[in-house]
Amino acid sequence: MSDKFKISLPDGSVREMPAGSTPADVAAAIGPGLAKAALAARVDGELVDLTRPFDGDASLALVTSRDEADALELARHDFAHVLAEAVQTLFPGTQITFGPATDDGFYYDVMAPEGREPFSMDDLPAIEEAMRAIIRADKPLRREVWSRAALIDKWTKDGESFKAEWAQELQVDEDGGDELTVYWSGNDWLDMCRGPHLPSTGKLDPAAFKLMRVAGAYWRGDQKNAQLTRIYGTGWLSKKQLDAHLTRLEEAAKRDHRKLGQEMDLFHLQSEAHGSVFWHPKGYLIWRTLEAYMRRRLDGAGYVEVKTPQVMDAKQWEQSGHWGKYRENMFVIPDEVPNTEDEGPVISGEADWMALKPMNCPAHVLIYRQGIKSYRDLPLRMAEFGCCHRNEAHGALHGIMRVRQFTQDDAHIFVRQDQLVDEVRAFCDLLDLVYKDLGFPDYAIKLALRPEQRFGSDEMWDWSEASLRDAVKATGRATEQFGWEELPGEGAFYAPKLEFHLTDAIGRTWQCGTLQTDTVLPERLDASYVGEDGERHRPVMLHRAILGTFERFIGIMIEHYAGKLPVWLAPVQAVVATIVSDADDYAAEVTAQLAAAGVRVETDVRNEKINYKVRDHSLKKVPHLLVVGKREAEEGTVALRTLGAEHQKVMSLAEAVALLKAEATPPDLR
RNA sequence: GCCGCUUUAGCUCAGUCGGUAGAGCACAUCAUUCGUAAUGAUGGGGUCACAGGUUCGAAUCCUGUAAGCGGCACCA
Repeated sequence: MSDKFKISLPDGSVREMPAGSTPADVAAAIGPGLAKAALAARVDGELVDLTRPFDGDASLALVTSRDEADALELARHDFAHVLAEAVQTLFPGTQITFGPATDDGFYYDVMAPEGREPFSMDDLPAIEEAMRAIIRADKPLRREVWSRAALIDKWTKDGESFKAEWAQELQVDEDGGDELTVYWSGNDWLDMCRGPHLPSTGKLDPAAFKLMRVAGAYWRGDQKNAQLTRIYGTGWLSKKQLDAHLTRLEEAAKRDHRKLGQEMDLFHLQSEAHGSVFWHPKGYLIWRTLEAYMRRRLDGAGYVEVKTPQVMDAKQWEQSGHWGKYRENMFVIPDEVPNTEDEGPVISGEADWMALKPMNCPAHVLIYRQGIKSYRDLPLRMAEFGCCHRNEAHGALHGIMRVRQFTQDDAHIFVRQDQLVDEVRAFCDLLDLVYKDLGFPDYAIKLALRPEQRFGSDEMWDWSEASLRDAVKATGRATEQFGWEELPGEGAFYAPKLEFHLTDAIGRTWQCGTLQTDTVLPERLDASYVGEDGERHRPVMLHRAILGTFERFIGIMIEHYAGKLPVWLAPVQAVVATIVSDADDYAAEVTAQLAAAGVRVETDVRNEKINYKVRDHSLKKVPHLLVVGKREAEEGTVALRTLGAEHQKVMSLAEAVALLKAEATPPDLR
């Protein structure tokens, strides 16, 4: 091996460095400014410490705060270490476990000392202060390589049972090497970590992080394991970035569908029916508008609509496999007349069970099975706005996004194998149309592949996965622009699954659409068709949804639009507001004309100032306010004030009616 | 389901050392007829989540239950 290494830099130049030198040496050789600014290095594309010696010729790019993604990742990871050290300094006996960087910060899972309560929000200010002290001390982060045995010994001696367990089991590389990397940081504080890290804690901005909350988390994410305290922080490169992030959080909170749902009088939830939504008239108007739109789209795409029973005998669910696989999420009902005597239990406990449907698919197969199906009947696209109940864990419930009673825009398409690709393509096209109409032009498509636990033969999986992949490719959407990626092991136990993740106005993604190929249920419920050859064949069943559920999708739309729904979806599309009571009659006429044109309109003739009315309806996110005073009444005009616009526009009543009518028309009817 | 926190008027929230509950908005009535984000006055409204306990006395302290919130796990 040569005693000089050739280090090529991003600008194309090559430097000769003596063996044993590090990226930090290169930075110093280039200039003191860069030496100071350097945070880490990319050596042959891999992010490493500045102090990691080269092991041969290499390409080098020094990472500075300008390389924001890398710099943030490094800083957040360092913050996590500093957090853990601070907690252990303040609360000796705390055990540390694991603390990675996250999308906007970092967390560390810790176990409070024996006999002490888990950490709480009240502990955070002191921990933050201790973290700042560690950062200001500006001690280097030093990498060392230890043998597994030595590290296990160290953790065991320190009473770090989680770390010891992890050091025991951690697979370092493919060939199961026995050397683990550790980092010293702060005040001689050691953590096991693959790195890389910043050269010293002084590179962190002590004003650029904030501890946000504490939460429970399981050791290694398993419910059976010990419950740890997870301390979450958000961390950035500068206070300015932190403040911007905190502002973004405030903005997101303002969009919260639970808050807007109450303010706009759309729905409510209450403990007596927790997990089920009480839709108020205005909220249900959104639902009805969305449902009518979806029904038109499905009609146009060749679907037939059905309605199936809410409750079926447990025997049916046993046959479909749900009783075995899904029972813990099902609401079951005894099939008996309740005892009406004062004495004795209401239910004997000896009756047969029935269950509320958690899914629509078995019932759809039961409809399919009525009568003999020919290959000519396929594809058969059977849709249902199916109301399902799932007994979700209490802690999983969230506003109207995650509920126990919900309605899916569900459909099952029964196809012959040779029709599958075309049907998948047609579905992708329909979904694309719907998402664009609803204001979500950006979405990603993922293919979730076979999980370890699964039904069916490998041949069937090969075929199903390839069919989905081919179909998406045929639509031209299996591209980076659509975030196309394949997710090994994430499929359902009976089928691979296409997932459609839409992106909302503030960059969050939501999985809504789904399409699964299922060969298991047709088998279990004995669905068949007679082929050209006169023999019976199994159809393939596609489970598919575009919105997912109305509850969740409406919640997403409320947050996406911050309550300011497009006019066609807004429950109240216009309010006619009077300035003086002399204009009341004219307001009634304006309202009548708008209503006749199909606009959802209300009249506000309350004895309030126009300022009050403007504010009131603006806060309720009414898209159009038609203000009428004496002048408008005399001239037959309206002053149209559109939500979010600076100024009102005066126009003739006929003009306003035409304008609002056009905007109130759903996109598929324009 | 698990961990932590929370629960006071329709809504948002105060309520000190345990002494029997308050504001703003909303609502009602009256006055005001007003030109683009809150007109004024007056009034009604609370089993302090629920059930126990401690105490002469509990919104306040303790125990339990429920729901909500933030996570975890789960998931549409």
